[in-house]
Amino acid sequence: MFKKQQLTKTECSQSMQAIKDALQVLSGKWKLPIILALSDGPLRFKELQRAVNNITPKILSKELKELELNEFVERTVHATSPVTVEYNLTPYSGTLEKLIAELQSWGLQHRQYIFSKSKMRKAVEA
Amino acid sequence: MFKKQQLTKTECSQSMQAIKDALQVLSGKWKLPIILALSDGPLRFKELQRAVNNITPKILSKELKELELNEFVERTVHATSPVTVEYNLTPYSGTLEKLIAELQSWGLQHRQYIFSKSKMRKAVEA
DNA sequence: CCGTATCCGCGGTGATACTG
DNA sequence: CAGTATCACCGCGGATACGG
Repeated sequence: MFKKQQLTKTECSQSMQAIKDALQVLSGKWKLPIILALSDGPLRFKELQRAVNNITPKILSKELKELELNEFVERTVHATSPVTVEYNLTPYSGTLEKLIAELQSWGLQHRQYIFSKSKMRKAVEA
Repeated sequence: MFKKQQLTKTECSQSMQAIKDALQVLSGKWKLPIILALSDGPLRFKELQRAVNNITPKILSKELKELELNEFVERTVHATSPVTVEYNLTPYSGTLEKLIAELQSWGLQHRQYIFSKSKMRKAVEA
């Protein structure tokens, strides 16, 4: 269905691994909202907290670390007193654009598809 | 960064919803492996269990129900004795192809990107 | 202000046993 | 064979409080 040519076990598991990598990067409640919040410009920790539905600092911290590891977000410390920390998107985060667009358009059409199906069913029942 | 034009709150949350829909459909340990297993042809319940790393029947059942709801998988009962049940992919599941391809290629390039970064860091440390 | 530490409840997953 | 029921566990995520 998806691949007409036969794949070796190794090729297949590599492909699965790549897909899992990609999903892991975006899945979870918070990563996309954080990225979106930062897409309008850099924010400080507390500002991010407020921007993203009052996420708990523990979780925000964890999410930001993951986003840093994946090089989507850059953390810069300003030696003011008290210290302030700014988070901003890296240029590399732009590589997500196509993927996100694809997710968005598929999700949209899928919602409409499922919706129209359930309407049909209701019409038949009536 | 991602959208140059300003979006209204409603448009934005609709877009987020679509993305979440798409992610939910594919996220989790099992959905992709199941779809992949079925992509070579229909399988029965027990065969699927074996094909997908000995997934527990409870979980497999739950996952299959979700995949049915989303119309990726079709369930057909054969009135043999004892009954046998076949699961197979629907044509609609083909709409995932582009999305999966995108996930796969992005995941691959990302892994290479992160890997090359960590090599660079090691080289600098040495 | 920027986080970390501690505690805790809940959901999801797995093991096992069981019914039709 | 196909699927469900029961139980137990673990880890995520939230609330709250605290340290640098």
